Amino acid sequence: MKISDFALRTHVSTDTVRYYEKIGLLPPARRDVSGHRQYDERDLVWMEFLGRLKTTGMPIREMLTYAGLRESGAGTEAERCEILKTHREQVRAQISALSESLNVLDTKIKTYETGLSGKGRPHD
Amino acid sequence: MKISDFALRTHVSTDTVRYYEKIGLLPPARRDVSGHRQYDERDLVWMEFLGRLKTTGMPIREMLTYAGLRESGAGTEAERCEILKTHREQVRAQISALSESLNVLDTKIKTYETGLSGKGRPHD
DNA sequence: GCTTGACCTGGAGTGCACTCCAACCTGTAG
DNA sequence: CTACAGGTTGGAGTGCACTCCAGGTCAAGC
Repeated sequence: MKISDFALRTHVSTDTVRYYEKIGLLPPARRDVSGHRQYDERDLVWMEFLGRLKTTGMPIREMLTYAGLRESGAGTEAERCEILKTHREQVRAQISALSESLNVLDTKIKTYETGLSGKGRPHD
Repeated sequence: MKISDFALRTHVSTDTVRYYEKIGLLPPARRDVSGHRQYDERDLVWMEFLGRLKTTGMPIREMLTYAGLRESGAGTEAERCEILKTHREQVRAQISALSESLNVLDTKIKTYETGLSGKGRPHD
């Protein structure tokens, strides 16, 4: 598949795909006869996983470490697993922090709603 | 309280406090005789709430809208409440997206662990 | 044969949220 | 009286993750 299809399917721009290749998040793409990048299922899976790491807040710097280990192939599994386990803890922490903030928001919204219909005192 | 105490208590730098004032997230601080900024409980509460909005992913641009309404005082409660309600939905969406990614991570970690002790095939 | 559209490259520019800096002022301790 | 630890200002610089652009190549359709 060509870069535009790949970009479309992974919900990023073609610029981002090339950027990821440039910095080493994506391995150098195979090229067709005219030098255009070619992508397959495996690339798609990898890119989608990078998307996961990104939406869960992993900085590119760390994704690069993981990507580097992947490039190195077999023998790096334990290290990769460690990275994921550490990251998983951070995701868990994020979720609980967000849940706590959600409660605060709920409370504040309730204050507003009570204040709006009833006669609350001014607040923020 | 002075800016350094205020910064310490709200877990930001003094530079950030001045920056927030400059852009309008914090109202212009009262000053003591020698021109130093003075903060009180109310400032603390507001700053902490800004921290909530920030950690839940609200961009400064939108916090500014909210801060502006707060400055305008009474009569803007309905609007402020709307902003919070919209934001609350985004926080909920974030939490569920993170939870989904957490599952993916769990699965992947399990794959690694099985592959490590047993004899799985290579993967990412 | 020519236009069109999608791709290519290297490099410059953007937006966000700070962060740092030089140069200055001021109240207090030794 | 002086050193020093804090504060003040305006403005420049940083790191991140893209995003855009000019100038070029190439295959397909009219």
